[in-house]
Amino acid sequence: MMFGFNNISIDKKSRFSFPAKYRDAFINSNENQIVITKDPQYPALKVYLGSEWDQISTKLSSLQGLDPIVRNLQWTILGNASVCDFEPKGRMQVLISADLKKYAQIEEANRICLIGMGNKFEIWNQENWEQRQTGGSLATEILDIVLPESIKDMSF
Amino acid sequence: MMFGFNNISIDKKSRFSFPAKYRDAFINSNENQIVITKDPQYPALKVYLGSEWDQISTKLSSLQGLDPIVRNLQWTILGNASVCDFEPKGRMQVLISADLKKYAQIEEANRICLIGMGNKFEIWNQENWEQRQTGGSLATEILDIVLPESIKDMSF
DNA sequence: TAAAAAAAGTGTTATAAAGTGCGTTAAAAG
DNA sequence: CTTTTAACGCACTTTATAACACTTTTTTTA
Repeated sequence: MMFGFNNISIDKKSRFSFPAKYRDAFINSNENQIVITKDPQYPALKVYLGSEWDQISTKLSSLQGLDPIVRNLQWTILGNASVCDFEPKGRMQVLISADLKKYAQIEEANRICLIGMGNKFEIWNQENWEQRQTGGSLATEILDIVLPESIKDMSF
Repeated sequence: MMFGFNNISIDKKSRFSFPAKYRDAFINSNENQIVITKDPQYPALKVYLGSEWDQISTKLSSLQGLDPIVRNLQWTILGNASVCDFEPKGRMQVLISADLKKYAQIEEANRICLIGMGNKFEIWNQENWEQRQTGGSLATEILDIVLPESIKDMSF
């Protein structure tokens, strides 16, 4: 499990490296892939470990796509996923694509917020994150979704 | 179980050590990790024993993150958790990150209040704690949250 | 179409900052 | 007075990041 807030640098080539404190967790669960995709509600990115991603993506792609909410989630989460090879014993560096950077509004930034949420991470533009923490609202928020039964027990 | 009020020092590198009176409790429950995170309501920190944290974090991360209130709690509690290795037979020292110090308004302080609450501790800025005891109210308080069913039975 | 140039991606190294460990001193408790 | 605990200071280790060099891919242009 990976927790906690990290303000880290992102270099000119759009790479960041995971803080060293997470190395053991990655090694223990034998990860060799990292998946980055869009957050379906906020201008932020989700970062999944390969093993976790396999479960989520399998479940999500099997759902009935005729439901518009499901279909939207499939588009957002599956359709934007970027799979990176990952070496937990190495530098733990990962590249973020231009598309994803744009979505999370970190195109110009040389620092990002990497938030450990247990079984996944989130990546935020620093300002957006701070606003969110202090209760401010963001334009792209989706509120009052009525969730279909099929995804009520899923956590992305 | 750990109880009571302690005014303790925090060194230049932002470490504090637990008072010796708690040593037996830590040894008995075989703790080797301590987790510090933000209190969701007050400018204070929560300090959990590793075993306690495992339960809370597992439950909380499994909840439906599409619910904005749940998501906020996940951000606050999971997203700010700092996990420290901990040696109950040693110096029982723990580091507080700059972020967490800021949140609890103990950036400049060289003393903090560590309050034993049974299965967890709280860390407070001394002045805030005193105000709270004498009934004064603090600016950052969050009142009147309507909790979703899924978290009504959880205690943080 | 091939060569050249530019861009994108990968890897290495050096250095400053942050974190850790431990011995010493000071204070409190028995 | 002795023993335990808390606080401080220093030295060592690890980590983060910027700068640089090299490789691969894509684009341009002759």
